[in-house]
Amino acid sequence: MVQIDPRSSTPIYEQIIQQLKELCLKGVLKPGDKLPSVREMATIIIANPNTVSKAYKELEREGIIETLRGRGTFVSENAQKTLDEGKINMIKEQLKQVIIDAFYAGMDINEIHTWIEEIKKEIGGKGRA
Amino acid sequence: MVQIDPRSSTPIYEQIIQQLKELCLKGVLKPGDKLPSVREMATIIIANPNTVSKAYKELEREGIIETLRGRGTFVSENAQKTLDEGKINMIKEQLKQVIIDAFYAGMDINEIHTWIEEIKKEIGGKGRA
Amino acid sequence: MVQIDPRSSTPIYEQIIQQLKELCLKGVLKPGDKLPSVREMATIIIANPNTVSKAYKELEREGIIETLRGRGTFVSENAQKTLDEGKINMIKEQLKQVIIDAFYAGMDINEIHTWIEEIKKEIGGKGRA
Amino acid sequence: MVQIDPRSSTPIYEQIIQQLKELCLKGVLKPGDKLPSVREMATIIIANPNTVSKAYKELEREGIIETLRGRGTFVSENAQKTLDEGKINMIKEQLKQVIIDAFYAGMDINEIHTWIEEIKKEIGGKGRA
DNA sequence: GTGGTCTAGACCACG
DNA sequence: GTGGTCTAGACCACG
Repeated sequence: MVQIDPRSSTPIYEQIIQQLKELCLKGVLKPGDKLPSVREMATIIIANPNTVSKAYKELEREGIIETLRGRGTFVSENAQKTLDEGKINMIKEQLKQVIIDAFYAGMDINEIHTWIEEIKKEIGGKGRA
Repeated sequence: MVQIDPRSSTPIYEQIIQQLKELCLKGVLKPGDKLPSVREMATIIIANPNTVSKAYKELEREGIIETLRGRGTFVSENAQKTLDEGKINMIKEQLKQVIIDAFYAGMDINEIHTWIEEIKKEIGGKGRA
Repeated sequence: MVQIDPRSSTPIYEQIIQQLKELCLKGVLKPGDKLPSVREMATIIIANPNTVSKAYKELEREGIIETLRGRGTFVSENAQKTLDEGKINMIKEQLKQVIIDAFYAGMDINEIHTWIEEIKKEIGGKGRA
Repeated sequence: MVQIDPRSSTPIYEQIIQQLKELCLKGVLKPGDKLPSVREMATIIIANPNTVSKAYKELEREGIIETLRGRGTFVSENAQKTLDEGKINMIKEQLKQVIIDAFYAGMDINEIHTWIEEIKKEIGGKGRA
């Protein structure tokens, strides 16, 4: 389910976080679903257990998954909206940078809007639009 | 002109790159404009010349600025569209990740479209849309 | 394996690049082979790790080697042909300059063809001819 | 006659040397021909006189041009063959590097032989073949 | 242990 | 003065 690219410049733990978030938004992973244990996941994706653990902890900190002692790790029931202003500004800043790079790559603004619609479709009705 | 935040997790050289790209798109920096020398810029932003040099070299590699022997560093005349497919896919992937984070931060798709229009206005008609 | 001449006017990082390229073409280094880490290589050739790192990064940019997160640096599977027109013109220009120098050094055209055949044999059937 | 590219990574004095050598081999510049003075040349190609001077001195050292006190600088009568073994080895080494780069750029050995024939034709019968 | 970032500082080629 | 190369050394993120 999770696909790691060891050649990517994106850290492995970050790739895990991004892909699990995407799977949750898409609804492939539903609230209550059990995730593989840290060790299982490490075996599946061929990574260091510490790396998987780091990803799980971050996702837990964001309230996307939760660990029930002795039972395992599960997708949270309510992936609550954060609405942290600092975070929103950070995301806007990131968005600006991506768009600047997109312009330099030859894209225009309409293509970007179209892409976003495609992404929206891809991750589906689970996005809280 | 360039504002560095040494506490940011974004590397200083990356901050320089991003801000110079933005200034070029906005038209604050125009083709042919002379950039401060590596040493001058280092003094201005209080950073090491090596760090500035790294940023300048990357911008030169991307064709955004160019060094004229003995005369200094200048904004390139034609920051030509690259249209590198690999790069475009990378940017789409980045865009997807930002949007996923935006959803988790409580944004909806319409807000994102609005943001993009704001960013478009901010970086102005110089964006090659 | 790599021999650095610190007295040469060719920068050390450039010598590393040239020799690793040659070893790859000769087949001494094969796709998948692990390179010494930056620190190891620096110790071996008695140079600064930063200098080795610069060479490795350039080779990675050219697609000749690649870094696998946490595993090290390896010779790429497919050192794909670039076929970048600008690059080819640059190489032709360099070739012209070398040949001009060869003429001034007393060589004739046939000797040059012979040399090239010798170089071809030296770097062997791995050259994608 | 001489065309300088200030954007090139090749030093300007080196560009002057290379182009004057080429013009001599092609026969555009013939033995006895007068070269522009350092200052004239600097004005023509828009360069620093020191830079032109450096190029002229190097060409003089190689016996390709000579300065007659009070009369000016002229193309030498006998562009004598050097046959310096150290130099020949250096040229062979340079040739090898160019060919390695050519292979990586997707060329094969026959194309290289063809290029060399083209270069030979371009610089003409003056090459001592 | 591995590479990435950064600083401080030196020396040099070039113009 | 300008950028290019190199060293020494520090700290950190990642695995």
